[in-house]
Amino acid sequence: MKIEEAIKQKKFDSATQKAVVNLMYTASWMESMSAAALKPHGISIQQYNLLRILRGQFPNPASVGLLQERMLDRMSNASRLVEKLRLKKLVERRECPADRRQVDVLITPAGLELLEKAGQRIQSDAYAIGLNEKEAEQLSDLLDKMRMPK
Amino acid sequence: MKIEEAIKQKKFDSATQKAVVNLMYTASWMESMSAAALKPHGISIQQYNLLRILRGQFPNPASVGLLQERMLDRMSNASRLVEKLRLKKLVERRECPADRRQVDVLITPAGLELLEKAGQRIQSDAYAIGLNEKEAEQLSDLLDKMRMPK
DNA sequence: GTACATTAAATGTTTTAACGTATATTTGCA
DNA sequence: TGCAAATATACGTTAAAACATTTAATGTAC
Repeated sequence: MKIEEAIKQKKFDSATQKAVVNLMYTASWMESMSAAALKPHGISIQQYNLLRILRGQFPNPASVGLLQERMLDRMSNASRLVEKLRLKKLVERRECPADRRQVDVLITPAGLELLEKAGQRIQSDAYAIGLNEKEAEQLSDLLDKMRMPK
Repeated sequence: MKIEEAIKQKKFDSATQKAVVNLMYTASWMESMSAAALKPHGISIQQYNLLRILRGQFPNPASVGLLQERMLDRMSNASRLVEKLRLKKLVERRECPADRRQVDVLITPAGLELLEKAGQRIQSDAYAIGLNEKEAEQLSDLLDKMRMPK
């Protein structure tokens, strides 16, 4: 469905404005899809993304600061997220020997396993989007360009 | 900055996955920009969007259900948002004469004025994105397509 | 070495959102 | 008419976000 129908707005001031609205709308749509796919696994999107970052580092640990830096949505409280995951035994916390202000966060085997299962589901549900690889590449390029100052 | 640099992830499983991550990242970026532009006016993005819908209807009123339907992010509680705007005297609520379950919501002159001022700012700040009109149109088309089942 | 600034993370507080459910009104129909 | 089902909205509760502050560790200038 085109964005005009989706939000029942016939006209936009400009293509730019339409694209911005469409971006927000599509992101929100994508988020609902992902959240639904993750729900059976008992974690939120943010927690899922955080686990993915940790898997990217594995078997090295990540500091809370690194996590914060790489999260898709800038978050004030990565430390609280880590704590939630720790309570679920999906991550482990260790005092960093090199700098005791830091905390080493490491994904556990259980965390890797959950990521594996949830990943399959998310891929089949949420990422089953209507674009082929070439179009996906185009979209990504336009988004990159969009974030550059005019 | 390309998404790979932005989140310091060198490789993605597929172009599709990269596009999805890029979408979420860009939407979050856009949201920060908009929120910052709106902050001086004391309203949130959601409130801004809701006012825009009301302006679209003006001088006709809108029901809470209509607002909910058209909001960019699916929201359970449009009624609470309306109440917040009412407290700021940016909208008015009236019992709908035709159907007393409904509430007619109408933007006030103060609301229209705020929208005018905030709109200028948001346009100069947030919508100053790195795409020309043709590219914006392409982006919008890809987003529309993305939301269609494969 | 002491004083001062900086950094990493955690915590407290206030606001905002999500989710389910309740209430009131209207509608369709036996 | 009377009653079940549908609809529009509100609300209570719980969870999450935003923002500011605090604590502890480290680095640096003198």
